[in-house]
Amino acid sequence: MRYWLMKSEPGNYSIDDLKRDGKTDWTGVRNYQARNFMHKEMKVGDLALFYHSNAEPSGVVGLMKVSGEARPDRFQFDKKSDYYDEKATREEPIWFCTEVAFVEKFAGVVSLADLRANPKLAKMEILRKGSRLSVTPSTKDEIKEVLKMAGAIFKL
DNA sequence: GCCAACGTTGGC
DNA sequence: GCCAACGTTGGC
Repeated sequence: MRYWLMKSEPGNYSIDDLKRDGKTDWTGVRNYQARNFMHKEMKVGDLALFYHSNAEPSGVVGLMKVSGEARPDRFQFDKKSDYYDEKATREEPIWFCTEVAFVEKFAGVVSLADLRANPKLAKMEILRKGSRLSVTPSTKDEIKEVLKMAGAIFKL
């Protein structure tokens, strides 16, 4: 079992959207490293923090669970989509998404400043200077700590 | 394979 | 809106 942090701009897709939908395909990842995490390393049952980027404030807002293995991201074939990729074919897709399911929305945002202020999270990938990856691996201890900070109901 | 130019992310 | 810190592209 592995642990992750996944970013989304709430204007694009928020924790409330996931709560409403119950589950969703995590589409739109167009970075090879992030893709490889989803395609090769993420497994059904893994846990992931939901992070709002470009938000007020930016930070961790909830928890989700990987509910479906990586499959081709349908938007790479959709000419009308911002995520269209002319080099991708049905036979040889380039971009993949996993399916994630809603677990919990936290009572409040654990902001980036909160994360930075916690020495136990000093090694978290998201806190690295210049870190921009939208899907990053985390650790059980880090997730546990964030859940604690959030006053989460879910117990690890 | 190098690297300059350009594009993107995302905090502030 | 600014800009640091990347990632990608393409000429050579």
